[in-house]
Amino acid sequence: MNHKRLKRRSSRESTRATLSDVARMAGVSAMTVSNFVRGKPVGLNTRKLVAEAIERLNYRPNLSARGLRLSEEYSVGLVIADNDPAFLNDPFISRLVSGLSNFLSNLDYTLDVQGVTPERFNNATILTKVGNEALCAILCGRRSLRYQHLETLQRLGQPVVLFQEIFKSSSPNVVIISQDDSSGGKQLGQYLLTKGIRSLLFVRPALDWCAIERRERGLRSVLAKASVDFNTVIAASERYEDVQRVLKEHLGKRAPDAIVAATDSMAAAALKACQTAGLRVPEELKIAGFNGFDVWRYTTPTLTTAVSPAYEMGRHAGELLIARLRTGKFPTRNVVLPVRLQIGESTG
Amino acid sequence: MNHKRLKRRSSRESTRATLSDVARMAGVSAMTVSNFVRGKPVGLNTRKLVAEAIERLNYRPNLSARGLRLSEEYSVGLVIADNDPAFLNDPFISRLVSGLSNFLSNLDYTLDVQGVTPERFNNATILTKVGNEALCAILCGRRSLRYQHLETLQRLGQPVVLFQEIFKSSSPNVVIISQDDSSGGKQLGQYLLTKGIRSLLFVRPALDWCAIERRERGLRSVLAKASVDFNTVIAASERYEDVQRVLKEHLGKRAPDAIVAATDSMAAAALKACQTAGLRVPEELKIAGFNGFDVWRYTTPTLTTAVSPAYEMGRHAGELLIARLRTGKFPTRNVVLPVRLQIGESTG
DNA sequence: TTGAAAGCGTTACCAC
DNA sequence: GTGGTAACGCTTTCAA
Repeated sequence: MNHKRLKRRSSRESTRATLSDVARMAGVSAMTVSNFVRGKPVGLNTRKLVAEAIERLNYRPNLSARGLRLSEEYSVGLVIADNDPAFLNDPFISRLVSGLSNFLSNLDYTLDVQGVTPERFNNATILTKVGNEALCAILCGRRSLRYQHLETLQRLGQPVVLFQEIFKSSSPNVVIISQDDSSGGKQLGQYLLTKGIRSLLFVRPALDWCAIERRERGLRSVLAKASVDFNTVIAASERYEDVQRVLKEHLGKRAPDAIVAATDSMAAAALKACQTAGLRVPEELKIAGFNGFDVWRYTTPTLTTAVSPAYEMGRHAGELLIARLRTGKFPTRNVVLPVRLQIGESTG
Repeated sequence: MNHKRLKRRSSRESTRATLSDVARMAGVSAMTVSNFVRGKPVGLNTRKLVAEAIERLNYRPNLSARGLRLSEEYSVGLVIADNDPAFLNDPFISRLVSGLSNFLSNLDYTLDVQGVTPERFNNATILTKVGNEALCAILCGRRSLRYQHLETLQRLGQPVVLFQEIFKSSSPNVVIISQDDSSGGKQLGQYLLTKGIRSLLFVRPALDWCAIERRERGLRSVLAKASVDFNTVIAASERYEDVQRVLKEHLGKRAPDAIVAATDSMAAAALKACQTAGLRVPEELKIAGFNGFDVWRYTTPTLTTAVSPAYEMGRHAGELLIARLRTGKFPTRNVVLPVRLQIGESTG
């Protein structure tokens, strides 16, 4: 008896009321309290007694106990493998997480976020222990590493949604949600053709990232058919300074009719580089980017961009996972969401 | 026997190996497996047998069971009360969450995110059930509602960190972390005085948000002493169009020497409004904002801004919570982190 | 409508 | 080093 109390106090949590504490105080059985808490029918008198006891003891059900009993966690895990400690600053990721978290919150599911460096991916608690009913993963980093991660995820034997991944999954447990970057590239290319460009410079980061390759391929495919002169230049990173450095060198030669950057923030950097070099945008040179998050709106002129459905991707992941949990299988295999062209001032 | 198996299969999860499954396969007791898993000393032979069984059965420890047994969850909850479903898009919030999540991930803690509308705050699972050892909360919305939320949080009897809140907490369980917005306003004011301004327009959203009041008060206090003409104009919201609308009306009269906006994105909108009105920035009019997240860098000219330590605030919250969990009490009461002035081109 | 018992997967606490 | 036992808080099952 006393023993019990002592044990509980030894934990870090201050002692918490349990179902039986409430039952004892209300003078009913634990089951009655449990029924009350879960909205099952309970006698009118008992009802009042129990409600009062709960209030007085400040009782809240213990999710671990319930989860253990039911093998249901009402929680989805999200692992983000990224070298940047501030991974959520990436607007793609933050929108995606918003969409996911929102959808799950509405269904009273919780989202469990864990960021991890690609190297330590396999040791992430969220993967080595079981605490979620399903998982989502955003993998950044080198292709070979990502492939290992995918295999790790497949072995888990849990429903998993992956984002923006190039690999096909061979497991019925794994679904991949992507955006149609290739179409984004094509739309941008077709639009620029209507502006009569004859040469184009594509600026991309060194990074091994499949979305960017798809953007470039889509763009190139359209422009090649029209025999537009297509060149690619690689910046050390997505960072402002790196883009400006590489462009400064390049603009010294002969300026192209248009610059398309792999992301809007790179496009913004390119824009400044051009303006600094005395090139008028869009009159002498058109500029466009990808993503459509926020940057486009703050530049002068505003940017033309292929808008990413990041928020929708997160939301969609939530839908798929919940459907999978409820019905036992994913309603679809891989999903590709559309990208939309948004015209700004930077392409005249 | 069979009965057991059937029960397990009836749950949504596909059947998962447990400690005793591993024990049985390895021909040892459950305790030995448990010891192995947790890195306690285990005989060399046994070690191999157990490792193999774990691999073969794809065993992963169940967090609910461990949590129940130990009353430790290794998980911190974060509730965000916000009307915007895409709450994480707010760069202040996303940075804060990055900092928090990162710190926790390094200690193998998980972060449990739940967004909720202010009206439904009290019903958020994360508050009504116990599944985390500690909580963080970001409260948006009307002051009276926020005050209720604070009371809810205090009643929880769990360690709680709140951000950017105006109320003082009377509970030893609750710590509030803020940024020194008032100082940010003063720094900006002092700097602008060195530029010789004689009149200033402060642009703020209608929103009832304490940070903004502190910014305004800090700014005003410095400028009042120097008898600078100080006016405030209120935009319907933080949104681009709302800021531009309200400024267009105002600039029609007599333009001030400087405009300071409550946030950088509002400052960016103000900047465009001024440029559209034919005012040269910074020559005829200086502009500055608050936050320093990303916007400042994309505008032309770049913005002078008071930089928010949002990432640090999240990190700090993690530190305080972990200290609290380990030592039983918070090492400090309320915390105010410094804001730093960053000079851009918009103030000449 | 209410209650008693059993068990979910794990670990602390002894014994051996 | 190893293993048996009991308990964490809850809900399903079955009986009253």
